[in-house]
Amino acid sequence: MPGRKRPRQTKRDKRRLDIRDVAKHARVSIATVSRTINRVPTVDKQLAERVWKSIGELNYFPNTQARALVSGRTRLLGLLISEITNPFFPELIQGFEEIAVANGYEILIGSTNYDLARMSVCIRRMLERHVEGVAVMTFGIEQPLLAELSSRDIPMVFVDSGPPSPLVRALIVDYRKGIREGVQHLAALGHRKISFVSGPLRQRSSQLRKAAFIESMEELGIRPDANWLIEGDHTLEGGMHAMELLLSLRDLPTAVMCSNDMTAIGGLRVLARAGLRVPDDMSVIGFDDIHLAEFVYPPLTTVRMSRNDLARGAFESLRSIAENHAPPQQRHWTIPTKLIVRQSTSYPPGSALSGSALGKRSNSSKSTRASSRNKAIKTARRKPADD
Amino acid sequence: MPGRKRPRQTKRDKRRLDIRDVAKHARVSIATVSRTINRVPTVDKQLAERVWKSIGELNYFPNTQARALVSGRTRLLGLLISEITNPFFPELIQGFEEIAVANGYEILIGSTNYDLARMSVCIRRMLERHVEGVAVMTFGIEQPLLAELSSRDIPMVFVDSGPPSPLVRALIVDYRKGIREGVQHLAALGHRKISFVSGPLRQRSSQLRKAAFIESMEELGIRPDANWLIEGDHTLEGGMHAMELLLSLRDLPTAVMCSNDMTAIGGLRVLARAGLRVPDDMSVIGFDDIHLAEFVYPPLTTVRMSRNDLARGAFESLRSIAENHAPPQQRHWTIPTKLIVRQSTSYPPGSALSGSALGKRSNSSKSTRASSRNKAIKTARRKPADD
DNA sequence: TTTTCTTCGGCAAACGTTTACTGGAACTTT
DNA sequence: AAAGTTCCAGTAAACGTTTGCCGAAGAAAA
Repeated sequence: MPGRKRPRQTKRDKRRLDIRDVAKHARVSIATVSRTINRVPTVDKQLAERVWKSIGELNYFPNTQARALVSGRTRLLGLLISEITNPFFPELIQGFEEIAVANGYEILIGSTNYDLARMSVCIRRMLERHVEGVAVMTFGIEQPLLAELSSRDIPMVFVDSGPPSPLVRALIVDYRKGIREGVQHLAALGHRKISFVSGPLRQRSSQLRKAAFIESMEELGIRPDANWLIEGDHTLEGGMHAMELLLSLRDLPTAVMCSNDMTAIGGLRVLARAGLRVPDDMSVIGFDDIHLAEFVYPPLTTVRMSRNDLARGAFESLRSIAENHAPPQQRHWTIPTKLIVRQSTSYPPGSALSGSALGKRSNSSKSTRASSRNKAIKTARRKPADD
Repeated sequence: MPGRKRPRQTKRDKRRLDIRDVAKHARVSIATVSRTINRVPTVDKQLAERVWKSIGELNYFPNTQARALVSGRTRLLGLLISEITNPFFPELIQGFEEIAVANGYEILIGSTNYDLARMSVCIRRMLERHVEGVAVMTFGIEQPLLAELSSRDIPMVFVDSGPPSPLVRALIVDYRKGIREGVQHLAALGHRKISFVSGPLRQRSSQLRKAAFIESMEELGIRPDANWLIEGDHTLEGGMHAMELLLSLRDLPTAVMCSNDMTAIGGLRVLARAGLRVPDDMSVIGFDDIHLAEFVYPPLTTVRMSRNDLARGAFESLRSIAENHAPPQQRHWTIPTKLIVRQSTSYPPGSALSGSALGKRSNSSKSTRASSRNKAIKTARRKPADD
């Protein structure tokens, strides 16, 4: 059987640059090249230098798939978000990408669009590509996840939810602090009639924000009117609907706090359309401090939750599990929040201070705050959606 | 030398599910399993069925790295964008991700942030992961790209720029049509004093948009005032600056056309802050039709360039090269544009029609359009940045 | 000098697929 | 019936790395 061993003809004539080419060029074995690249400390200084030089001259870089195949490390991280169209997420992605790339990782993004089927596709994609960990930034723990990923021992990090497994970490956002600051800021300005537009309440994070609001109010001895507690959906449209609902009420609040900035911005639009001025007629506070918040009119007072903190926390958690850095590591990572005061908040209309305070800002109308407000509200009610 | 052949001890005791496991379970060879999975038509119906059944029962899926390593096909596509923070891009990403995933591809996103060093890092990342093609949606052909990617025979697709190589395709956006519609819309309303805020002129796409504007104007016999041709940078802040600049002019235009929506939205903010009403005092048109455009106040009249068309065009181009579908394929892919009229455009102030037309929309002020406009402009000039 | 450690480069075995060949069985053709 | 053909499942050679093991060379100990 001599014909057997005939080397099988290779299909590609134009081979890519190979670790063997580098080895030949540097006059060492491929093992040494590999060890040099991976910075194994036992390689001789001189040899290493020669190898690096060859690598540079040949402009070689290792094949990621081959590497991953044998080492079992793909250096791939999954990032699961709810919708990339919501400005909050691109900012998060940016931060995550930056830190991941700086550490030699690549990221795989999956948008679930709040849809379980899509989510399951995302999980599958990540499983197939053998991610080393998944950051679930979807603000709601969906169960199928845990099953599929956990069963394959994939590290995960969630927002707002505890670690039921040693391979899971949690990012704990300190909603309380920021929201409390917001409520106290409003109270200090004289507001007592404060509304809260929450996110979708099936999300744990929405519940927590709402709870923090109610708690902060009660701390001040204010019991928020149930009519002023509205469930939104964290979208612009949702914010618009919520504000329309609010404006249709007989008894209006003087300030609205929103569970995220998009909601607040939607509210701002409806207020503008209805002829109500912010903050003269109504104060508005958002949450997140997305980039846009600074550029709406008026610039939005909001609670900042840093996307970079979130990104860094997620990355470090994942890495610490994947690379086995300190196994009994802290299982939580706290994300601070902080009130950023801009110009969407001021004294409530009709307050003793409001006239003078507001006077500085706008002086084109001679009617009093209160009367102009009432007039605008009446107008808004008469034609709620004229455009 | 008998000790030689002792099977080397494998490091992982808990192996992942393997093609061999499936083969054993289905009582066929691994080759048959592989062929079944890849839908090679020569496998026997019965066997194939048995294999699929085993795959299902075991919940097996192939290892992407191993696959890529031997087949040379990573099923990875690079998507190069300028900044993920600009709402235009997430919408593009969404479309691209959707179509790519539907076709079994994965995408690698790289944001250049208009920075050449970052761009080069992105290219490197894509090279290392062996993408099968790169969609360069950065709206400006940067040279280092062509060098590195072309030299490695990576297919590419650009926006607005011809194919210098058989591995490059171009997405040709029909700026002319949409912009012409915009200009004619304004002209029909009676505007003659129209400003254009362009994007950064080092980008070819910005130049094309501007050229289309000028051409459309000249077609109507209007020669735009050089003072009204402003170079922006396609950001919100840039739009604000541009509008401030415009408002500081002695002779103001009655309408502003912007090279993208973010610029227009920035302009809207400045106008609102200055007390000028849109469209009563000034008409504004954007470009892109990003999601947000519909939700600003007033809803923005804009030229739609579909992100989905762009995404689909980019993907199909790349795939046709990578998979060698029809080598002498069309080298271009045309993206249509179309004017979407919303409420940021109306008759110019002071026009015979403007009073009655505007009356429908707002009736709180009794002064004429023209006088209120002048007053507001004076105010805006006096304190250009009071907040 | 001889023996025992150390060090550190090289050899070659994985890693989990794809796919060029091979060869047996079932058909066709002569 | 013999000789081709065709069809298709199986065998094993890549793919480009990492890394366990081995052994040569030098250092240290005896």
